[in-house]
Amino acid sequence: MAAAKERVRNKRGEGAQLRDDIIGGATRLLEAGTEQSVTLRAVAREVGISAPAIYQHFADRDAILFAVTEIAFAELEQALSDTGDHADPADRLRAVCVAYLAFAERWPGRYRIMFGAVWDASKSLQRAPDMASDLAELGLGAFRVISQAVADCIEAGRSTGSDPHADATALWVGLHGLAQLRVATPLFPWPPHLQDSVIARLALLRD
Amino acid sequence: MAAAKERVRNKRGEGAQLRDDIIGGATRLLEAGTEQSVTLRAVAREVGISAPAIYQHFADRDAILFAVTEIAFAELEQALSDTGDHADPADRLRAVCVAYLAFAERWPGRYRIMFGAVWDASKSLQRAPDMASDLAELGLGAFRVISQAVADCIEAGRSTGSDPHADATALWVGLHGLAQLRVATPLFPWPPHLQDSVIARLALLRD
DNA sequence: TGTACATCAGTGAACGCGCGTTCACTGATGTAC
DNA sequence: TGTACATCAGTGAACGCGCGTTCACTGATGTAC
Repeated sequence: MAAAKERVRNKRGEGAQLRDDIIGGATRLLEAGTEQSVTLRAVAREVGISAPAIYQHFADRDAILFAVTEIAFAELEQALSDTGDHADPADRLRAVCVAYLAFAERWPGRYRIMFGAVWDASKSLQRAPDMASDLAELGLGAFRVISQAVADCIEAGRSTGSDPHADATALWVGLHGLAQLRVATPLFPWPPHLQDSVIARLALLRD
Repeated sequence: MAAAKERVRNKRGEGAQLRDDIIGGATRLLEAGTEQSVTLRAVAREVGISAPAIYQHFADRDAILFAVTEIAFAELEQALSDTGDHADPADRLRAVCVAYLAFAERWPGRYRIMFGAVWDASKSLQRAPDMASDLAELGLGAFRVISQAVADCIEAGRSTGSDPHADATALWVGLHGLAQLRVATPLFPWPPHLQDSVIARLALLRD
């Protein structure tokens, strides 16, 4: 908890900087605890400002969490894209999957809020339709990276699949299961190489 | 919200009945809202008693949620077991998987707390080791039903797998992904027959 | 059979706490003249 | 160049609320004699 005790007031015209600090503080609290730890007042304490100062940048507490989720989705998409060059499309696909799982393992708080907030999508859809569909849009960005990698495998004959969208969806489902269950149930006797076989089976990789 | 307005005091010796009522009320609140909706006072209101009366049966609020989770795991195991007779072990396995997904879809609140509470297992392990390992034990009960169905498929030659535990784990991972993501992201363009192909691929079913 | 009494199954009032949010304000700083 | 002033980037105090939990209690009911 690196709470900035000696915060200096932003200069004139640089007030927007605080917005990023708030998102950063909220994200730190989220990773250190749970979604419930991210109260408006706790964020203010973490950032080193008074609680009302937050209202200059966010309409309410939910808006902070929404911004955190938005950025987390962008980070995931970036992580999936930054997986280097691979001659074999199957290697590339595996690298994307590894990056996905690594993101979920390194940032469980972010990952959980990304797919947990949307979990209540049926309720969110009634309350804040724009917010819910924005999140869906963000998720699609990350999904497209997986989808493209799957399509490349099929085209190169490295996968026996024929429907890239369906195969990518199946793979995503498996990745999500792996990502969440491994963190959730550490006491379970996980078999070795689980991740490789789940990926290979769902993406219909040869060999 | 069917709050019992006219609750009659239990007779002498039947005080334990209230324990079940409390668990039932908590479960109703959980399904109607989220884990956060299940406050000690809300449960008391739902059941039609005063808040302190709960302390006769539960040490604190967490103990209520633990009991709810315990029962939900038992219900899931029961649902997986009650899937009728099937001549073909592959049909039996598919029926078990369908029952798993149906449970998650019909009772999202329960499902979420079962695998969400344990999500923080690393934190729970420090705070309440007994509780965490009890939950892991309960989860194993349901898992064994899947595992046995997979083993039967392999033995009957309906699956090309060779490691029942590893295959059952892979399948469970896929089921969890399906269960959670479909509820979480209704806006996603889900391909048809996704469930069948995820099951067939992970369990290595022939045909 | 009648009655005193222990016990059971709760209740009602109160506590301190942290929360989200509102309101009126303050002091530094850049800008217009 | 000096100075009045508008604006920016916040602060401090206060509000009402629901929460978990504690405490002393109450009234019905079964039981012992």
